[in-house]
Amino acid sequence: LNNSFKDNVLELLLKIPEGKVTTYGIIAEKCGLKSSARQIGYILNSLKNDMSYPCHRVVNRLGILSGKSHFPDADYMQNMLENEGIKIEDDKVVNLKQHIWIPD
DNA sequence: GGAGTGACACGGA
DNA sequence: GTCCGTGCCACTC
Repeated sequence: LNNSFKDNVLELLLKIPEGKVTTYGIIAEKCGLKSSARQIGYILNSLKNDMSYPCHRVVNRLGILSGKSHFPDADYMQNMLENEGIKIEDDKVVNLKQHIWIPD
C-alpha cells in the first residue's frame, strides 16, 4: 500500500474528539514514527487552507499553542479551543492532562 | 544527491 | 522553572 506518513496523520487528526487536544509527539508515535514530531507541524502547515481538519487541537508536549501564528487570526486557535471548553492561559492549555487525548 | 528547513522532544546543566 | 545542544525525518530546492 502507498499510504504516506501524511495520510496516516490526516486520518488520526480527524479522530481527535471535540474538547480534547493531543500533541505532535503522540500523533507521530501513533503513525509509526516515534521521533518525527517535527513532521506533524510541517504537514499541518500544508493544511492551513483546509479548515475541515481540526488543526487547532494539536499542541506541543507542554500544552503550548505553538502553531497559533499559522492560523488566519492570531486568536483563532485559542478561540476555537476555549469554545470547546478548554481553558487557555498565556498561550498554554490549563490542566493539559485533563484534556489530552491519546489514541488507542 | 547533498543541504537546508521545521506548528517537536528529550536530557543535561 | 529556564536555556542549550542534539536527534529526528519528510519534504523542498
